[in-house]
Amino acid sequence: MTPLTLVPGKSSPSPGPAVVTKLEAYTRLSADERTALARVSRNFRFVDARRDLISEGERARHVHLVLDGWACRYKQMPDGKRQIIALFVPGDFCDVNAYILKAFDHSIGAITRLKVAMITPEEMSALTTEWPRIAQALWWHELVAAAVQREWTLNVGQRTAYQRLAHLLIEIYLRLNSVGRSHNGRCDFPLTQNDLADATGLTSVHVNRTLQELRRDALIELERKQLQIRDMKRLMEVAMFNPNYLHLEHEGRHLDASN
Amino acid sequence: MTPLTLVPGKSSPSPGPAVVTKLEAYTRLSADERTALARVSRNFRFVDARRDLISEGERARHVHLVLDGWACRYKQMPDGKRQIIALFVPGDFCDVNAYILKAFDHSIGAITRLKVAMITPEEMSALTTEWPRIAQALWWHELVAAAVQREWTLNVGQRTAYQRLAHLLIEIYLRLNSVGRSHNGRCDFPLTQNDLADATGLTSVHVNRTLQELRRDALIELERKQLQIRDMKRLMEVAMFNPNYLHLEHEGRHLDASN
DNA sequence: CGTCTGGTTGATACGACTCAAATTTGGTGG
DNA sequence: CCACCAAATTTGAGTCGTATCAACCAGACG
Repeated sequence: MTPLTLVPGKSSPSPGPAVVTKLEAYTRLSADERTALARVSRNFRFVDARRDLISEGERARHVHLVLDGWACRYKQMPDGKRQIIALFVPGDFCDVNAYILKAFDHSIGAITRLKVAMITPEEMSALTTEWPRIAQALWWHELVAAAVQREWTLNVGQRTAYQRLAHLLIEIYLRLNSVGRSHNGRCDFPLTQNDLADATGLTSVHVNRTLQELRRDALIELERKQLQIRDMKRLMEVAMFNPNYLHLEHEGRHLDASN
Repeated sequence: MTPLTLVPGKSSPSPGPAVVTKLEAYTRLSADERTALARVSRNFRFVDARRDLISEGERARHVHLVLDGWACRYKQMPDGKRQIIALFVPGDFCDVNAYILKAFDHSIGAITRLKVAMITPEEMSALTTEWPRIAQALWWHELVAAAVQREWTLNVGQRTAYQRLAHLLIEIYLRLNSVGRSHNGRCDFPLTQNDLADATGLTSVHVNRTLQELRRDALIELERKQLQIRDMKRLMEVAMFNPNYLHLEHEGRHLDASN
């Protein structure tokens, strides 16, 4: 019944939409609440891989919720350098409140073909006023997203290439685990080495060589868009990975919905 | 009457508390709203320079609002490496909603002697329900803080040492400008070269040499905790600084409070 | 006057980048 | 099902930016 464990041998069930599984890492939801989440997910669209969902300068008209596929937030510099700022996997909201700002200061792009729910601000505020526990869970979601962002700053600022990649792989594995999309140390991994480079502030050449090191050290396997973590304990040690920042140990986690 | 301009020759007035000036970059506040902000700022404390305001692992019991002095958010790794994740200057809130999470995943430390308001969650929610425009402005504040965090990830991930420092100096100058604390390209700058190193992911030795380059190129002066930007235009060019992410051009900026 | 913190300098080492090319993989259409 | 093409991965050689280590210096402070 535990939705997440750090041990790769165990894994979470995947009993429904990723959002539900994800928010239930924070608080148990009632059937009505699950239905409400499903309802706002009915209006969705597909985005082809490598296409932008939102581009810098646009104004957000909807809250996006990733139903399937991976996306990333990125910023591009005038000289063409690109930094992937964040990754979105199923169950992630892209900017619950971004529509407040006049113009996006970055872009959101699809990594794989993407299925995203388009939720209007009105639906969003109806959802949160009607279901306070969902509102609370969305708060938690946003705060965790901010914490992940901070950890990324630390990652590119202080860790070596080897540690950076190790850290990123672990984070992704655990986040997928919390939406029931990783099992036994294994998960989908659609990022190219170029994407990894842009996410870690390295070059793709160096990512390539560093991944080979991680493989040589029997820490991971990574091929055909599939990641297998072979030794999570040691991988966490070398990455100096501290799962605190994912805030998966909330006290409300095991509470049942009261209605 | 414009609260901010990118031209170093101009500067904003500083008509009262930094928070008010800051939030008025987003929306004009009424006298009552200003009073409300002043009221929640009455309960403050001082923190000595170089001491922690909150340490990793603690639970936040208050929202902190910097009234005077500088602080930083930082994370430390087991090997002693430190990354400064964010800077707080007067008018900045530290984590409007952090009390939702069980434990802080980072620390907040004073850079200078610090005067911070301690606002209880209850005061906070009273403030926002009673004054919706303040609630809106706090939203904007949080979204801008998130945008700054993203820009920092880009900064350490993609820019050279020279660009990183240039970018950071500009950001600080502009943020101080929006609370009326910089004028004619000049502002306080209490960070040591060590702090700069931790904020940019460089070593203090390299920061030292790179600052010398920036001085040699007649872009800045920096001594005795005072920064003087000598050529903002050129500095922005070399840093590839795009002020978008500070979201200072909100349409509501020039609106008068309607009550 | 000594001590301490922060800033500066020099010499050397290394992690990561650059450029260029080869190889493999995956998708597409004939 | 195979041929083809583009995208992604891999390899090698050489370079550069930044780190490291170790002094030394200047000003602030008790």
